[in-house]
Amino acid sequence: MPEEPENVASKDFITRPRRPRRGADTAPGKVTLDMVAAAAGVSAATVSRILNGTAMVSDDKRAAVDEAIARLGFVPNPVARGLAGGRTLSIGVVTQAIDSPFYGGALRGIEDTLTAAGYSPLFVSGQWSAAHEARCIDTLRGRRVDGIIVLTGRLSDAALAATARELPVVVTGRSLRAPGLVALDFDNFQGARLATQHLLALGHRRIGFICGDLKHPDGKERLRGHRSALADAGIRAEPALELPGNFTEASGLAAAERLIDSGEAFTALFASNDQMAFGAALALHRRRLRVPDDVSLVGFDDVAGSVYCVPPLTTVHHPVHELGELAARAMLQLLAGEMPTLALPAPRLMVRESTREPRSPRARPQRDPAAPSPR
Amino acid sequence: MPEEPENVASKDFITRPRRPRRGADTAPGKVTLDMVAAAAGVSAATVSRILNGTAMVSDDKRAAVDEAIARLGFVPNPVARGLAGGRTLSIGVVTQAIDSPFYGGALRGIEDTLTAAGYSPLFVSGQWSAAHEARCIDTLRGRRVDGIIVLTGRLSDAALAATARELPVVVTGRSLRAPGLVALDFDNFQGARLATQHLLALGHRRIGFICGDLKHPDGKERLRGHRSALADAGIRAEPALELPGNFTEASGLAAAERLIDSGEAFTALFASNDQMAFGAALALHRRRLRVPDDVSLVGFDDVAGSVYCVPPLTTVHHPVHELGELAARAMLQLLAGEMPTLALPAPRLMVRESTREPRSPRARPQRDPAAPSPR
DNA sequence: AGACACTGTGAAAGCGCTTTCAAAACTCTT
DNA sequence: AAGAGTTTTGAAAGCGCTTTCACAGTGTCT
Repeated sequence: MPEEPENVASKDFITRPRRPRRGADTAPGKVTLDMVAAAAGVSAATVSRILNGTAMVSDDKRAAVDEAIARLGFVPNPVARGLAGGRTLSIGVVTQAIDSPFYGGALRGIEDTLTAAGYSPLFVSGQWSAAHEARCIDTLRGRRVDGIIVLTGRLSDAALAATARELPVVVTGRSLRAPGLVALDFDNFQGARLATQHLLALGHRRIGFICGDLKHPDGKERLRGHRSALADAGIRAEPALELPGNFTEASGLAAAERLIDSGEAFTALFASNDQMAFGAALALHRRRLRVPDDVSLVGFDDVAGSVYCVPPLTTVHHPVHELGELAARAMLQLLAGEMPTLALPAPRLMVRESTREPRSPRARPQRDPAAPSPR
Repeated sequence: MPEEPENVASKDFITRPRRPRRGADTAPGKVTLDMVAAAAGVSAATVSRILNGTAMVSDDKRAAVDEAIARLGFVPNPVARGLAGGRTLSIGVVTQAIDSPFYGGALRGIEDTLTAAGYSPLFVSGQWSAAHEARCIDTLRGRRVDGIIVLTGRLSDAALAATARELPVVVTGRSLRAPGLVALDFDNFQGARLATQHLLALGHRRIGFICGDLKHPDGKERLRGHRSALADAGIRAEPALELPGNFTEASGLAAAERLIDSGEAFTALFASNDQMAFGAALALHRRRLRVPDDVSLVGFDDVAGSVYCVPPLTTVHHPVHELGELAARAMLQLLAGEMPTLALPAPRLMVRESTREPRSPRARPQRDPAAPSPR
C-alpha cells in the first residue's frame, strides 16, 4: 500500500490497456452519435432514427445527417447499441468443433451470409457433448446474442425448444417444430439410399456399412436409408455387416479392420461419413485390398478432401455451405419477424473413382497371393 | 397521463423484442448488479469493485455480496461492461478461412485458451486478401474487441504495427517486432530443411519442390529451407524442379502434373503443405506412379487428414493447436500488461509411409531415358 | 373555425456497469 | 485527544445509443 500515486497510475494502465491514441480520424470509436447530431444541427434521437429507419424523417434533415456522418466518418458503436437497444447484431453459432472438416463449410456459409447482413457470428464449440453445448448457449446468451444457430448438436429437442422461447433458434439436422425455432433438415435418409442404390446397381450384394454415432440423428437416418435401399432390393440386412462407428477416421479404420478380420464376405463398404471412409480406406490399404478393384468404397458428406484422396471418393454430396447460408438466412428472417420457408437441396451422389462393379463372384481376395499388379 | 401503468408494461415488451419469460431463475440477463447491491445492502460501486477486484472491500461486505450473487444467480452483462468499462472480454481473431484444415487447429487452440480465461474469440475470415483483412480488423475494432490475433495474414507489417498502437496484437507466422505486438513465428525454414534432409538421407537426389504462395512468409521460408538443405548436400537447386503452387490441393495437382509432363527426372516430391501434397498424390495416381514405390512424397503441416490418407503422409509437424494456444496466451499476457515470452516448439518430421529410398537407379519408370544414378 | 388526426422532432430517461470524487470510518501519531 | 494519514464506501456521472413522451406543425373533416 505504500506508493499510492504509482499505484493509481499503473492501475489506470492495467485497467484500460490501450486506447491512448485518440483523435486519429480513421479510428472508429472516436466519433459519437452526439457529435453527428451536433454537426447536423439535429437531435441525437433523429440521428438514431435515421440510422435505424425507425421513423419518418424529413428529407433535408436526413441529408444533413447523412452528410455529417460521411464527413465525420461516424461508425455506430455496437456495444452501446447492444446496451440501449437490446440487440447486439451478433448471432451465436454452436458447432461441435470449429476445426471439423464437415462443419467448417457450414461455418463459412454462415459467416458469409451473416456478415453481408451486418451481423457477426460468434462461434462456440460444443465438443460433442450436450452439457457442453448447454454451457455454450449460456455463454452466448450472456453475450446477448440476438439469436442462436445450432449445427445439429446433442441437445435434446426440448432444451432447444425452451431456448427458442427466449431467443430465435435455427437448428440443422433435425425436423423439430416449435415456436421461434426453425429446423433445417437435410435428407440423410434419401442420401444414404442413393449411395446404397448405387452400390446395388453396380452389382454389389454384400455391402459393409459403417454406422455413425447412432445417438446423432444423422447417424440414425443414414443407417435407416441404407437398410431401406437394401430392403427395396430384397436384400436382408445382416447385423454382421453393420459396423459401429462414431464419425471419426479412427473409428472407420477400426470398423473396416473388424469387418475384414471377421472373415465376413463383402465387396463394398459404405461409411456414414467421409472421415470414416478415409479411415476405412487406410484399413483396406493395410490389408492389401485395393479400392475400388477389390472393394468399392462410398462415403457421405463430400467434404473438401474427398475429391483429392486416392482414389477420389464416391460420396453423397451434403451441401454444407448452402446449409450454413440457409441457416443464416433463416435466422435473419426470424429476426425480421418473418416465418422462413427454406428448403435444402436434395442429396446428390457424386460418383468418383472409389466404386466399380464387383471384380468377381469371390467376395474377398483375402491375403491374395497374386501381388496387386500396378497395371 | 392516462394509463400510466399499462404503458410501462407494454413499453417493456416492445422495447426488447424477446425475453418475455422473465423470472426463470436460469435466465441470465434478469438479475442486475443493482439488485445484487440492494440485496446485499451495499452500493453498486462496491459490488462492481468486488466483481473486478478493483479495490479493497471489507470481508463482511464481500461475504454479503457473494452470498447475494449466488442467491440471485447474478451474471454480469458483458455488453454493459463493455460500454462502461471499455473492455469487452472479447478477442478478434483474423484467419484466412474459417474452414481451412490448417488454421482450424489453431482456432481450436485459441478458443480453448481464451474461453478458459473468460474471453470470447470473435472469428473473421480474411479470405486471403490484405484488403479483406483490413476490413475485418475494422469490423473487429468496431465491435470493440480488446485485442486482435492475426493468423499469418497478408497485411503489411506496417499496417499491423499501426493497429498494435491502438490495440494489443498477436500475429503468427512473422518475426516482426513492434510495441504492443507480439509475433509468434514457427520455424518454417528448419521444418523444410528437415523434410528435404530426410529425402536426401533416403538417397533421393532429384527432388521436385512444390512452392506455396511466395507472397506468404511461410511459402518463402519453406522454399528457402529446402534450398538450404540441398545446398548443404552439395546439390544445385534446379529451377525446373521448383514448381509454383498456392497451398491448395488443385495447385498441388497441377504442379505435379506439370512436373511429370516436363519429362524432368525426379524420385521424390516435397510439397510446401499437406493440401498440395494431397493434390500431388492424386496427380501421381492418375499417371500411374505409386507412392512411395515410384515417387516419395513429403508434405508440410501435418494436418488432421495426413495420417489417414493412403499412404499416410510423411510430413513436417506444425503444432497448430499449440500455436493457437500460445497466441491466445500471449494475448492474455499482453492484456495483463506483461510482456509475453513464449516460444513455439521446434519443427518435427513425422515419417510415415509416403517416403522410402528411391526404387532403382532409374528415376522415373515412365518414359525416362536418362538414369540419374542415386548418389 | 374548432375538433381530430397525423407526422416530425427534441428532451430526457434509461440500458447495466465502471469509475471518479469526496465523504466516512479507521488507525496512528504526537 | 486532536490532527494526519489511510482505507473503505456510496453518490453520481458517465459510456454511446435507443426509445418514450410530449409537443409543435399540418392537414382534414364537420
